[in-house]
Amino acid sequence: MSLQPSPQPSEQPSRRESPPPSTAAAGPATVSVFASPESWIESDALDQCHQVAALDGMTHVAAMPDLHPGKGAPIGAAMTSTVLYPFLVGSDIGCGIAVFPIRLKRAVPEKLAARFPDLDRALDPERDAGDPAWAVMKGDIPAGHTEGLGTVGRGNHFVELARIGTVFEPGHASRLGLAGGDLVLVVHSGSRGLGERILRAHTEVHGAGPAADPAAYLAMHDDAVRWGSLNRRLLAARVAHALGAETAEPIVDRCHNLVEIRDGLYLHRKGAAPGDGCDVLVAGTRGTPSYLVAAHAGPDAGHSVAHGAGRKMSRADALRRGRAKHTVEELRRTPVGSLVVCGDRQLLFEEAPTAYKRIEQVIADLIAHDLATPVATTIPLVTYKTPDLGSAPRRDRRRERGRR
DNA sequence: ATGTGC
Repeated sequence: MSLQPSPQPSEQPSRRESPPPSTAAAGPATVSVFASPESWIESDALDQCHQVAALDGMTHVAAMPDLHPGKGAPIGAAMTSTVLYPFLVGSDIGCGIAVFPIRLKRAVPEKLAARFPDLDRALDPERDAGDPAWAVMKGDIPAGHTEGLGTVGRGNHFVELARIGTVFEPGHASRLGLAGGDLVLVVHSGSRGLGERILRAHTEVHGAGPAADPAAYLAMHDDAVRWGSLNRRLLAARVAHALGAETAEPIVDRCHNLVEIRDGLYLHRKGAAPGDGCDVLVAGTRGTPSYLVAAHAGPDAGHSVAHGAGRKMSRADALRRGRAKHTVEELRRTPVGSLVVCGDRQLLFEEAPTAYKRIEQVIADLIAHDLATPVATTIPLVTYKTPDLGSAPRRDRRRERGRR
């Protein structure tokens, strides 16, 4: 192992010859990996890239530095083809990360953590008709899907109150209305049951095969993308109101699980954010900074950038190794001084910062390949995953015990 | 990542 610290984004030369991505031909499709040799990429994930590249109609697979194995298809990749493969987008169609400015008089993590609302409890349009979060609604609920609306979900999803840390590009940050010390809500969530239902309907008939009627799939897919974006707005509004703040429009909202038609091909993104001339929040972990970047990825990279740090360990490994390595208290109070609200101990271990790659290395790889320029970091203050047992209503605690 | 079954 090298003791040499990896290059910090701020220390990168502004214009340097970008190293070529490592590219290999796999039949007609190429696979390009946008990661430096120091970035450890699991061989299973690379195998998945080559399996995808070998599918009928594939033209190119671009692997991001946060690449890791997924269910059938790799996570952290942009994949182009002449046919549409729903499984390459996966079940959480419309999943993405949004950043909302928020103003609070004081930001004491201990006090604010206790005020987060229960985001496992859905907003019911009738029962909760008076909830101020509905103010973000413009038009109808996509697909009329009200189930799970306003809930964050599980896995790597979260709602985080964070503070702008290092500002690398003050002019760019300023255009976004951001300066060092400002507070933001970072929301990572998707389309909950809706996307899952859409993929399942396809899979039941066609398995991992292409969409027989791409237009019909895309119509449902687009609903899920809109639903995911609405859900992130509702989540931000719920939290903002609970913290006594106003909601604003997101300054960034990028979906990293979707398919688009581009240059006459289907461009599938799975854990890869649109990176062509837009700003993206590349999520770190619940205990490290995240990076807001200006992305400028070209066709070789599938016009995409990484969506986060990327898992280094499977959930099973993280749970097993985490239990030996960390205490629950250590994971609830992180190295950057933030608090993690998570009443689910297993999830806490699965999502431990040590289960993820170093975000600094992922960002360094994006810079080295000229895919993105860091604008600012966000430093977590409170990350909400799922209600704390202590603060959950009594009936929820009982339900939680019944699950064991 | 999900809803569902054990």
